[in-house]
Amino acid sequence: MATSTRVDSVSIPSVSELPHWQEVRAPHGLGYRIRLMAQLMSRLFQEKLDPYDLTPFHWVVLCCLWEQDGQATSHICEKLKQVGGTLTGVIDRMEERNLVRRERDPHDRRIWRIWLTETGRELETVLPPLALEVREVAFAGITEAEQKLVSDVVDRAIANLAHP
Amino acid sequence: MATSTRVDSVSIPSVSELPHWQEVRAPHGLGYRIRLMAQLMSRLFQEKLDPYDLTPFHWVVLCCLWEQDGQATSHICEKLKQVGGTLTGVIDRMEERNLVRRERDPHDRRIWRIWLTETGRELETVLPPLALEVREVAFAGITEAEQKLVSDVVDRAIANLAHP
DNA sequence: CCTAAATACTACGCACTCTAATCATCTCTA
DNA sequence: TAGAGATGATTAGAGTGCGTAGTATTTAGG
Repeated sequence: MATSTRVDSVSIPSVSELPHWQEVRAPHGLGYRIRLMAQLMSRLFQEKLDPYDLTPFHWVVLCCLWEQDGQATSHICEKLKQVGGTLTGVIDRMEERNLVRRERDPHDRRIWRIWLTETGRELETVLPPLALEVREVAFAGITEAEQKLVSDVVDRAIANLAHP
Repeated sequence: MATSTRVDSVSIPSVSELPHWQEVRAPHGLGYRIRLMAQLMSRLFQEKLDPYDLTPFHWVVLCCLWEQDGQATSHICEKLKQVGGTLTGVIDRMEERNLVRRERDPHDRRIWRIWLTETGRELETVLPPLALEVREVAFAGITEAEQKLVSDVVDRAIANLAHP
């Protein structure tokens, strides 16, 4: 512990004393591997969505709207922690595919509310099982206790990163 | 456990009996949250890389080359589990920034080998501490035992997804 | 040898992602 | 009640990321 530095209440070890599993360099670093895991899940999910001409992002927006229809664009951004500019393009393409439609809020004309079409609503019976399939592949052989702990750690990490 | 289905050796519960923490729908689903965690880490890392006009992907390729210089494009793809077409563009931009240069393999002229420039090599003393900073923010307050378990689960998930 | 298949990479089109700049609308205050 | 500032959303431009198709180059089979 000769070369540690103490900042606030967090002990930061020097790189040389990090054990192997927490080396920061890609592709061994945990950061890269978490990113890769998410990427591989996306690839698999995309395969399952291909027949419907949808993308994983469309799924995510649909989930928001199934929970509550007619949300403002900014509400969806907030819920998903996505950047506004990104959503504009995604919703454009969802509108082209007739999954949603935009409508101005009558009380505040700055706000555009996003509403499900019949097509968009009907997908609620089709898509969740596909998402579950991806989950089952990814977490095969991983116990519920382990999944619970990962879920917990992920939530804390997101909170750490939300306002660093 | 009335509505479970048994397929091979994996028990697949129906959606209705899933506990809250493993609901599949975004943004509550673990899949989305893992993706979000990776995304937030990337955003923070990008901020730290801005002064150097680099991106997280450049970091990743540099890590590969620091480990072994002069690798074939396909070796880098394999190590990073990335798609070939993606690497072409990234390496183009790295070449423009004078981080690497391409050279044909004299024994097999189909192969392009990627070599670090002096600039690319010198960044090895600068960038790893930045990556470590991101890690420290993300995993603040998370014990080493918890990190070890997450690392472990992530590896198993990647293996599950590699050839599904 | 000489052609067919395999290999390494590039080109292109579409989709996502980010930042910064812009536009429209609303709100608050002098 | 004008005008300044805040807010909601879009646009523009660069950089991933993926699949498909295409170009060299090498290897293998006859």
